[in-house]
Amino acid sequence: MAPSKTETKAIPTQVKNPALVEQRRRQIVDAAVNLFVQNGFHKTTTRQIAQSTGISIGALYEYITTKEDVLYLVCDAIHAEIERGVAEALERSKNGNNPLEEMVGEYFRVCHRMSDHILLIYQETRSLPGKWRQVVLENEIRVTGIFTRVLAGLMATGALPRIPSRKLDLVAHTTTVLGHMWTFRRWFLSNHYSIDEYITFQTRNILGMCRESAKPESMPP
Amino acid sequence: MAPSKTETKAIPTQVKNPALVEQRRRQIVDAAVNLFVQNGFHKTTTRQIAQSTGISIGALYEYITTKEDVLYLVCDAIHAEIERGVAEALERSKNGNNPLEEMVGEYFRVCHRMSDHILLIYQETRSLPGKWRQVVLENEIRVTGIFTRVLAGLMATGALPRIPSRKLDLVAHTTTVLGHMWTFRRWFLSNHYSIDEYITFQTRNILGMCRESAKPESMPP
DNA sequence: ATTATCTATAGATCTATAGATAATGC
DNA sequence: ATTATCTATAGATCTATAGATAATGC
Repeated sequence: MAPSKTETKAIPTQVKNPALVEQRRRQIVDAAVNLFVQNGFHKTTTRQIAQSTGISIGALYEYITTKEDVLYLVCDAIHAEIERGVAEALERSKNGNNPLEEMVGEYFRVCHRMSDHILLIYQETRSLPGKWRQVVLENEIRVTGIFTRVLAGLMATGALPRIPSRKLDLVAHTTTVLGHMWTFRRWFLSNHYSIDEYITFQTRNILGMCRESAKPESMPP
Repeated sequence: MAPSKTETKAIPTQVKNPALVEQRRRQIVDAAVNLFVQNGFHKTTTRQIAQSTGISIGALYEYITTKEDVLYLVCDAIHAEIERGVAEALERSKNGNNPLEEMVGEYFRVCHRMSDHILLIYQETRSLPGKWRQVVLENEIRVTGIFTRVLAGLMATGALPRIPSRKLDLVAHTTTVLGHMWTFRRWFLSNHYSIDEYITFQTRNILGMCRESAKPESMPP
């Protein structure tokens, strides 16, 4: 799983070699992500994390200072991967005929692929110390911000009617959440619909939402 | 918090007097709900629950057999309260001019009022033993089913155009989730919008979604 | 010498129960 | 006698660290 730029700075370590810290933390995250997805954060022990990483419990604590540090590293790595996926989607969709539809579709596929990880963030963000919970929420806003900019770009070219910025944010947040919905309602949705059906359905809704939000009378100041 | 009909049967107890069991469990749930909301399920100890309930740890274990039992009782009580709120909303909205709008609005207000509790269910359902996780998911479907029936009723009277049942379910689930969205994106939404603004915005989207889903070509078989 | 790692364990929990005690009704 | 409750604690963890050991480079 991809590490983000900032994580190395944020969490103190006893180990001097930065390259080694990065490598070991990547190993730790890879091991921990699976354990957390399978058993949850609280039921996973630091010993399990160490064992699954292939290092001793003592060594583990050279790279982190508390168990919550591992959770933060994991959440951060997940967001980094989501952002990477969405950024790629953005590039590809730019050249298409229907940038918004393609962007939404690609984003939903990222959510589909990262289902377990997105679910983990919904479930365990609260277990983070306040300081890092903040960071996770900022990451969440950053992903939503990508949609805001896509929409703003389309409005600038006239491909989309003008939406007041207040409502634009709501459209972007709703779009983000409709992607997440596929992950936390998977227990129902995936039993009844394919991801493609779901994408078709929600893409239409999102387009409808844009049209509706562009009507000036719809929300008085 | 309101107990549901089935909970007394589901969880074994050492205590013979059913009325006492119901009373004590209500006390336990009331105490536990607040502790879980504040500190999460795993960080709350059975001792804290006992103390906050006003009974001894020994007495607590006469009414439950594992800590997870308390979580189940809590989730069940939350769903019972949500269902009560939604059922009341249903009654009131029936007599109005715009049943769907009013129903959605009332439902969103229930979500607003029960924010902490809905969030708790999102976070801790996974901590339940499989058997009870099933029950919680069935409760979730039951709430969604209320929307399905409201929509079906309106289609029957012609107040709403015909939506194929496959898509109707998606509309109902999406509506449910848009209510939940207010709770788990509260950290952003409530800082920028009032609940009324949010309701206005999403109600329009839901109506748009209904119109869109009624168009026959929108999802081939 | 310095850095990284390991083993062993201190210290602090926390769940669940056993066995004693009090309260209630025959 | 039966039912409900309490106190005290067994037993099982689990996090985090101290101190020993191995590996690396001057």
